[in-house]
Amino acid sequence: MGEGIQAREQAGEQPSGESLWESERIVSDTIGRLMVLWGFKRNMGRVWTVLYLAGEPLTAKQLRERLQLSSGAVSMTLGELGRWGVVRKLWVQGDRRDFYEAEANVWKMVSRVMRERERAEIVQAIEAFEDALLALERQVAARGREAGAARARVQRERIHKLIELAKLGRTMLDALISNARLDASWLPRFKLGRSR
Amino acid sequence: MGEGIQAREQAGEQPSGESLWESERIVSDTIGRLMVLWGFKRNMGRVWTVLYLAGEPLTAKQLRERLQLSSGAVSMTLGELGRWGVVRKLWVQGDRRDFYEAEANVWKMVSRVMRERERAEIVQAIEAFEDALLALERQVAARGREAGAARARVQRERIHKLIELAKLGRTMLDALISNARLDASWLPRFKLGRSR
DNA sequence: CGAATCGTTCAAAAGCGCGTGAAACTATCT
DNA sequence: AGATAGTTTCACGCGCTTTTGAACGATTCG
Repeated sequence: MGEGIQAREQAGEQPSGESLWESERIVSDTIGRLMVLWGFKRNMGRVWTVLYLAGEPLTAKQLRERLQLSSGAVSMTLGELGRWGVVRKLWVQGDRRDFYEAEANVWKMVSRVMRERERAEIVQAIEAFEDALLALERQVAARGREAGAARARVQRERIHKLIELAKLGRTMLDALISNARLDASWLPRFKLGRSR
Repeated sequence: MGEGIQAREQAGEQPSGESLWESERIVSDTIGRLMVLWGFKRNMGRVWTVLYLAGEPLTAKQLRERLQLSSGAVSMTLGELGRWGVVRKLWVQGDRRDFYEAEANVWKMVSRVMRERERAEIVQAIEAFEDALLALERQVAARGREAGAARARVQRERIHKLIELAKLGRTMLDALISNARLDASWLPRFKLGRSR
């Protein structure tokens, strides 16, 4: 086998991973930007995109070469993407290498991330706001009834507004997420729903 | 309510800005967290929140004291918030100090930011994806027709999917934004739309 | 007009997240 | 088992962002 490898190298075999096409570079950079905007790491977007556009499973080495990343970066990025459930590791019998493939259903992917990230954060915020209301009443009780009556009144009112808004956000997210399976079917309904 | 400035100064130079209440601290920290998640700076969220909960215009000095920030930080943060249109500077005749007040309509604020930030980014992404499609055809033409035929086919298909999704996102944002004025009225409709 | 107060700017410093690369670890092949 | 290829982990350092604080500018009042 060892000679076999030599033979391949002699035969001018590419180092296994071709470089990125221009089109791949554009898309992966763009999605990398979006990921940063959304508070993720740029390389998560880039790696996912390359896998997505490849259409077939790739090895870590191929990703390393195509994206010019260190082995460590590739491994950690793939680990994170795996934890988010947007990249799967394929184990192939009789091959030392692991292969990775992207979740192909993009909308499913987005909705999963929304559920696990945005929703958790919003729920947490609602709880915090309600804690703040409690703290407010405690404060009013502790100080004289006069002390900051006006200030307290404004706060009560506005914190309630914030809670309302957060709950609206939660409701919207839930609607998006639960519609994730219907996929395209509700898209036209959404469009029709708009007023012109 | 209008207890004299004199009284305060006699009482041992209360440095004009009381400290934050516990309730204010909780809410401003929470919103600061959310802002970071959304890709903004923590202090933007904290400053806006303190102004919002104050219900009345505050001076830069008061913000500095309540949030323990340097003068520079307050100035720059207020500048940014102003550019986003979520904080107004009030100029009072016969007072050296500037006062600042928060946009009180939270939903209006959110939708404005979405329009200027998220939407711009999505539009830009759509353009980039379309550029990528062009680059893809150029590449196919340049290389032989055989070369990476399969790879090209997958890319075409998937980049189209991305464009579709991005356009869906844009449509949804537009719907949200244009409904911003109706405010509460469409909220129930949204809730009813959900399946249980 | 000059003193006093407040706001803004900007260069330097601090803080922090990210990628790196080598070492440890695991799995496959001879 | 030993050798080799592949992967993961982690301490370190680099670069970017944020914060600071002092100098400068602006506005009001005596």
